[in-house]
Amino acid sequence: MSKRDTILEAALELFIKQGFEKTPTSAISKAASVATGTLFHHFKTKEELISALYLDIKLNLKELLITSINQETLANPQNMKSEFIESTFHHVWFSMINWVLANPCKFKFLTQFSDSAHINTATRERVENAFSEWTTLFEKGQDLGTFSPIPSELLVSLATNHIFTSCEFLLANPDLWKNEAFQQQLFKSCWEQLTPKSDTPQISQSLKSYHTKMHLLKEAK
Amino acid sequence: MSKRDTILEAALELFIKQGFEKTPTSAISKAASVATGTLFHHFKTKEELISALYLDIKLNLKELLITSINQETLANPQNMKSEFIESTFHHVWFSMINWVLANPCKFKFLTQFSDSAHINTATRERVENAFSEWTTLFEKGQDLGTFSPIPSELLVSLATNHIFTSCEFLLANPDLWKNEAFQQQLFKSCWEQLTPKSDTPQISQSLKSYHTKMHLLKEAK
DNA sequence: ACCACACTAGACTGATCAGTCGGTTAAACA
DNA sequence: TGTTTAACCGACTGATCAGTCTAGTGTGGT
Repeated sequence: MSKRDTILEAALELFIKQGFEKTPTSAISKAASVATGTLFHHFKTKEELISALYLDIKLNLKELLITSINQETLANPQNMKSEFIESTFHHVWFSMINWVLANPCKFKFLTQFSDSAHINTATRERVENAFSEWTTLFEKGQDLGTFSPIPSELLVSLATNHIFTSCEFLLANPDLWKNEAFQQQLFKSCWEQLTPKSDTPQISQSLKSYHTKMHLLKEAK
Repeated sequence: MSKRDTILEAALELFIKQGFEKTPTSAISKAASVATGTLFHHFKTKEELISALYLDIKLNLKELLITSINQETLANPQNMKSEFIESTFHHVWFSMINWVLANPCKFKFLTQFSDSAHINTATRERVENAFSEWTTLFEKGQDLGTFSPIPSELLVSLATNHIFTSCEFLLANPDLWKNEAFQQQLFKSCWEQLTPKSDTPQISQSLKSYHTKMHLLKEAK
């Protein structure tokens, strides 16, 4: 393994354990059995290091998704017909969770540092572009009426977040992933939030009762 | 307003703008028009300051939830019957989103620092205890068969996360919140992920097709 | 054999910043 | 009024650390 990769690997471990600021570059180079000079030869600044790490991990994940989507598309050339959206989505959902379970450190890094101010904008843009296929999948699904007609950006966030929340739980309870009934329930939960239902009368009912109550409360004042 | 509160307020603004590490205590005291000594008089360390801020915000949010749940319970003494779970949950859901829209800084703080290693364990525990009613609501809902029988911890995370994800989006698109149809759709999306459906044949179908494909891919190797 | 160059090394430095310290002011209470 | 105690002040310090600098080393090309 190249020294560059050794440094990245050491940084990943230390960052998720102690945080970015509490990890001196000296500790990283030490953990990677490398001199400070070497670290700064490969990465101009500490922030460039964390950006590189973020990029690496995100592209790794992206490649997995693309492979996953393409495999599915390949197997179903008539792709993007409504009935295949679900199967594709399920495939990606499954791959993503397995990736997290196989790469817990990378996942923890993403949860801790995705929002970090240390990652530069250029890197963020490259990552955003890399994930265009992910967004496209949802937009296609909306065109076909499979997914709710809410803004696609929100739809993507909801899906991604559901998966990440599930992963966080599964990392603490890995055995449950082996339980097929649970797995199916978890997917159903994710799927249901994205797809519109025939009118559920309870909702408008609860809304009505809620509004009446608000009204009463206001008058009470 | 007490100096303590002035300091907390200044810290909140600076932390979400520049991050914890990039905000020197000197900048906080300056923004609060207070001397360094004063800051360290009220908070022994910088970490104690961020913990106090976290506690303040969480308890603020908790109080809102409790009020919200209690109001509903009060209005419906026969509470905790299945049909009122939804109405209570909707009430809380609505209050929480309105709280975020009214307190964007506090919300941003939570998204950025909830996972921070700087917040001490004692504070975390106090917060966890404070939110027991929130958890109870879901457990009651499960007992009544309204919510999916997945681990309640996961159920709570999924609900909370859906709300937070929605808020992140709404902060960027506040106008949509005025659209009642959208509001209803958003709630439906949140609700559906928590409640079990009668068997949806597509899911087992997609699972089957997925497994067959996996099998074929394995054989192909 | 010799050069060129990418890589490695680790001691050093200049800047930054959390937290201290010695002291003043204000409030509370007797 | 005198006394105690909490709140407040801001210059200062000791430690830490990102990034530099100078000095190699190994490898591949000619």
